[in-house]
Parts: sequence; structure tokens; C-alpha cells
Amino acid sequence: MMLNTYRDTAEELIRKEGGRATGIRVRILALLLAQEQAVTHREIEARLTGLQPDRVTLYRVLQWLADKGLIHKITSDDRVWRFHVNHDAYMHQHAHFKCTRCAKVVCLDELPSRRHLTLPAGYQFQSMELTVKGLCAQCV
Amino acid sequence: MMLNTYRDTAEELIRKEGGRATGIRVRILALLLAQEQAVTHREIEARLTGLQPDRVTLYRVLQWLADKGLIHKITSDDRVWRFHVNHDAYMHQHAHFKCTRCAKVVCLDELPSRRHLTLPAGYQFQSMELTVKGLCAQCV
DNA sequence: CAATTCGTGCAACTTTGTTGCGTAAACAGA
DNA sequence: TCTGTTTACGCAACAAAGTTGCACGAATTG
Repeated sequence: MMLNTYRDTAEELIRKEGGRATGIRVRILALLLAQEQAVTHREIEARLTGLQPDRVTLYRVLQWLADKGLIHKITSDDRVWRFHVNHDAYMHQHAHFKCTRCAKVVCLDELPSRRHLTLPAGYQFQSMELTVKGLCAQCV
Repeated sequence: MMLNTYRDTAEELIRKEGGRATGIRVRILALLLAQEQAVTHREIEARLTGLQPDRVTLYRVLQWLADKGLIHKITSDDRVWRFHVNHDAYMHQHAHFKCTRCAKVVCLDELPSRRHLTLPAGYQFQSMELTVKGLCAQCV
């Protein structure tokens, strides 16, 4: 069954990072592994059927997973973090797309080269965060 | 005196939008006209010497100015809006730079062409928000 | 200068996220 | 499988940013 596979993968990933594979951590990471799009704290809460961890615990688990590099946080203009698993394809820097109608957020494959950017004199590049806005296929 | 010029310009811009040129609005817009970098709600509050409008009023004035297109809001990863005047040069879409050390935010001139982006099939582009992170000249 | 419209201030509320601390659960070793 | 230690969880309280409703007051219009 697919759900078990996600849980097994989740547990394995968590242990590989030296953390305890608690029920909550495993369920949250398994859930994230199963999501195509980036999800908010609230959405995760709603989808964790039969398990209602404390808000604080959820925040801490998400922070821990992000610190370990298993997931990444996405900034948005609605002041809400969204989380997405770091699949191999997304381990490098990449852009995000946010649908202006349904608020869905997905990861895009690439990021424009930094050579297309000119910074003021003396400024030093570190990274870039790019969010493309528009309509997703379902909302067009 | 320079400050007067900013206030005069501010008043003119506000009237042109059909709004009442109240002391608060004029002072806030004049302050924004004088800023090179994008400023937060808090920073504006701190710099409005001799005038302490209610938090709510400040939010409402900033929202009004943004609605009228006189200023623009900038999203940041610290969940705080920053505001910057829409100089002619910034009326088009542009990128922002945020210093990872002093948190300063400035507007950059350009934005990479959307041709460098490939969206999933059926997705429709509307706009992009790009924040470059790094060190500003003072923090390098 | 009166009437009306629009802006402001106050209070209360909402949302999102954080901190401290005691308790409970996971893992390691016997 | 028991026991001890370490780590994670839950609760309560807090904090920051921003919003809403409503009554009052100040700008403009005529």
C-alpha cells in the first residue's frame, strides 16, 4: 500500500538524520512526501487524520525537518510558510509558482541564471528567491 | 529646504489621486519619497518625529497609497511588509535585494526575462517576484 | 459657515509563529 | 524486557504583524 511506503521512506530518512522516528515525525514527513504541491501548516494539520499534534509540535517538527534538509520552507506574500519535500530534483535552488486564484504553490524546475542580474557596485550575491504568479492549469 | 519639497510633492500626488491631503498622509508619503530603501511599518513609525499616528492609521495609509499605485509593498521572508515609493524607474516590474546581514531592502532595476522560465503545461504567467539575497556594500 | 464625506483613533480581535517548562515517549544498554 | 537517559511532546503563555468595527473629528464642497 502506497501510504506504508511513504511512512517507511519517512522513517528511514529521519533515522538517517539521527533523529527519533516518532509517530508524529513519520506521519508528517510521509504526508509531505505524498504531496505534489507545497502545503501550509494548516493544511498539514487538516490532513493528519486521526492524529492531532499540538500546533507547537507541528511547527517544531517542520523546523527540524527543514534544518535537516529533508524539506524546505517557501516564503509567500500571505505571510504563511509553505513546506515541500526536498526531492532530488529540488535539492538545488529552484523557483516557485503560486496560483493567484487557488493559492496553490508548486516547485518549478529551474531558476534563471544569476548572470541576468546586475547588482549595485559592491553588492555580493548569495541566493535568490523567485516566485512566479499566475494561473495553474486547473484555474485557467 | 528638501523636506518641504518632499511634502509638497507628496501633497500633490495625493490630491492627484483624489484623496484628502491630511497631515499624516503627506508626512508618510514625504518620508517614503525621501527613502532610498524599502522601509517597514515600524521604521516609518520610528522616523515620523513629532507625529505618532495610530498603528491602524499607518497601516491604512500605507494600504491606500499602495492601492493608488503611489507606493508598492514588498514581501519578505521575515513576514514583514516593506514599502517603497513607485519612482518612475520602478513603475515596471523589478526585483528586490535583501541584505542577509543588515536586512536592508533595496529595489533593483531589472527582472530576468520570463522567457528564461518554463512553466508546467497549461499554466499561465502573470507576474514574478524576485528577491536576491546577499550582502550590501556596507556589509560585505 | 454648514453639511457631508472621508480619515483617524481606540479597543478588541485574528493569525502566525515562538518560548519555557514539566512530562512522556523513544532508544540504548544491561 | 526492563531501566536509565536523552529527546520529543503538550500545555500555557507570550509575541509580532496585521485587521475589523465603530464613534468621533477634521477636510473638502457648496
